[in-house]
Amino acid sequence: MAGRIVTSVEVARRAGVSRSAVSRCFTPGASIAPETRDRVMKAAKALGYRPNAIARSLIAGRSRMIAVVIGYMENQFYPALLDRLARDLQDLGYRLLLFTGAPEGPSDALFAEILGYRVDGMILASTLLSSALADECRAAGVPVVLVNRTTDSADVSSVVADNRTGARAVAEFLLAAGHRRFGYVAGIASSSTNQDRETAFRERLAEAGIDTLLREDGGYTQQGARDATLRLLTRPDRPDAIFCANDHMAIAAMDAARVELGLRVPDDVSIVGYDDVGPASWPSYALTTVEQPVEAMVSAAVETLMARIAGEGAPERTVRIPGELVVRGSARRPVEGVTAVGGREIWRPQSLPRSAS
Amino acid sequence: MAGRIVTSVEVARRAGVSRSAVSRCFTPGASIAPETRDRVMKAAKALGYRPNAIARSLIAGRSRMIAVVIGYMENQFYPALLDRLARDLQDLGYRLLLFTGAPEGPSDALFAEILGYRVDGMILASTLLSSALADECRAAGVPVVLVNRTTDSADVSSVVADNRTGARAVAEFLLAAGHRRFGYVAGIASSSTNQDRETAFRERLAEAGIDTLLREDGGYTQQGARDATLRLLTRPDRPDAIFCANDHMAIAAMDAARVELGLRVPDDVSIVGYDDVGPASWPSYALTTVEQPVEAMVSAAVETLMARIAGEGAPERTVRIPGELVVRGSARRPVEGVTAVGGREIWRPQSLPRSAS
DNA sequence: TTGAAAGCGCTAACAT
DNA sequence: ATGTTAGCGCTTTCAA
Repeated sequence: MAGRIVTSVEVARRAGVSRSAVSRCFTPGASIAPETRDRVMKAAKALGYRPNAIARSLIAGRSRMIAVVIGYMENQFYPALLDRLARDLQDLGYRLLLFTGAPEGPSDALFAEILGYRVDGMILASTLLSSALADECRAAGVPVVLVNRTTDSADVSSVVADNRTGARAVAEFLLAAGHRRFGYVAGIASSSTNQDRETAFRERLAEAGIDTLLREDGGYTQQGARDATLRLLTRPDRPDAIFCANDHMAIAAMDAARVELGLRVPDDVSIVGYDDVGPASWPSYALTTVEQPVEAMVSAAVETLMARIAGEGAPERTVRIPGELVVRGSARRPVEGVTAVGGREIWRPQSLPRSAS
Repeated sequence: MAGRIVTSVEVARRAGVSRSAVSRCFTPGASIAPETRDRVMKAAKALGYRPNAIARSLIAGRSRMIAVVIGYMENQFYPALLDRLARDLQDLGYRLLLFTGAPEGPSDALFAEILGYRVDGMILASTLLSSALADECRAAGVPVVLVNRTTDSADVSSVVADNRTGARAVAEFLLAAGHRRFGYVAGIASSSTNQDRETAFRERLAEAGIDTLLREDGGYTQQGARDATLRLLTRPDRPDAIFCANDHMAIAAMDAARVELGLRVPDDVSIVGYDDVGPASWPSYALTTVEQPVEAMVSAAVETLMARIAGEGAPERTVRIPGELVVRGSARRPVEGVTAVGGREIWRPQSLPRSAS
């Protein structure tokens, strides 16, 4: 007799009360006599009764479930994000319904399913959201927050790193170290994150009078980044500094340069990434990178989502989280501007002498 | 007017049919006239109607949700596992409810929540399951499958790698390469995975007449592994081969040896891991390791779970998935026994000359 | 404080 | 093929 579902009626019968009384025992703040409560709880325990969350959801009209869609997991940033998300949501009494979609975003079928579950909200990480789907969410009254992506049509909330500022800092850092020939290993070109990082990097270089940026597509994959790096570094005019759109690719770039090409990093070529994922700090890579603070991003995402769940009034907004440029060993260090803060070394752009540009 | 919930009555009214007719349109295999169906579907689309999965679950008595509890995400093996799990479950029409618990297993409160959602099944990865909780699951009729852990009380299904065979292979491999002084960096001692790997490794060594195994606790964390490795390698009688309970720790061990101690790997010390996670194949590590085939493990886990969901008859079982010893550069190579298979080199224990032991 | 009654949105007999 | 009726397990007015 596995799976006998114990209902509140059975508990009620056993405790000699009504179903309502049982219900009240499991409703925080309901008025129930302590003595009745004891009897009910005892009966519940004996029977192994738990209120059915499904039935509860049906009445409440909200499921206390949040759908989370993640594009891909290989890049360590996403598991880290997911981990914090799960914890934060758990702490707030929400359940996390996980979907793995393609980076292009959830398919229509997937989307229909998600909406069918009447989730209270939706978090999309590393995926695009077509405006058609965004509209459907709005119509269904399901708040959405994008993480690590923005949309142009600014009517959907999102939380991103301050990618432009970060990428500019990388440019300044590299310039200050004396680099003049630059390469960029791009992520998926249509992603806002790549666009922001690439554009800002290029802009800052241009401000310094450097208009040539060798660009190769890495597509956010390690294989792609390896190939891109190889193409970059076997050119006659090979760059002496490469900025990769994220750490995941920067690691592959380092391996391509060091192991496949026999180059020394940073002596022959400086490599800088973005995100500061776990492996970036592994001594064998010691990647210089811009951090993308997972905790802060998750907090902001959850906060934004909760605000929109709670009230109709909460407006859509884009939150930009700043991150430090963490200096390690994969890029040549400028003479000045690197300071030790809290056990790690960071680069403060403002301390860069004007003359550097 | 965000969030207006569109019910089947409204669709019915608009299409001029009954609620049942609407329901039948969304029930595969129900008998409905094509013409009616069209009218209903049109109305549904116009109103933005989707059947409420919650209500459906309430009737069906099953939620088509599977709870997945993962102990920690830092170790790349778990994100990889989760990713496949999400896909496989999605393909079968199940939703994945994610919980992040401590390695000691889900807390009672968490457990109550999970059960409250009337999940159809439960997958626990890298967590322990107390027999009390196992009993609750049985009582509630919720099938459970452990992944990457087993319990002694063999009344709960589990899927694990063939850890004993794998660990024996590591011992033979290292012996064949001429090693005689061994170290072991342990995971959490109480985990079945660590126990199996450690015991089998030690046993095989003993069979070769080697009774000394230097052991340090790494606790499955990189910090722990680093410290353990440092202790191991700064002893006067330091080992010339170290087996780490998993890749996650082996990577930290390599860094400790090479970067902190200036040792050469594998010239000064061989390091072998377990799992074959992504970073193991990164050229900077090129970790020799035993694979723990994620796909196969997930398939087995899902299959086992589905069997138990489908029928009462399906027995609890423990599935052991074999994995190859993948030879890369972090350990000295034996003269014989390494063969290239499908783009990688693997070690076949059976080709080890008897004399080696 | 407690119980009776109504109903959340849907599907599954049972009629027709 | 379609509509009617009942009810999944629970919470929540409303009375008492």
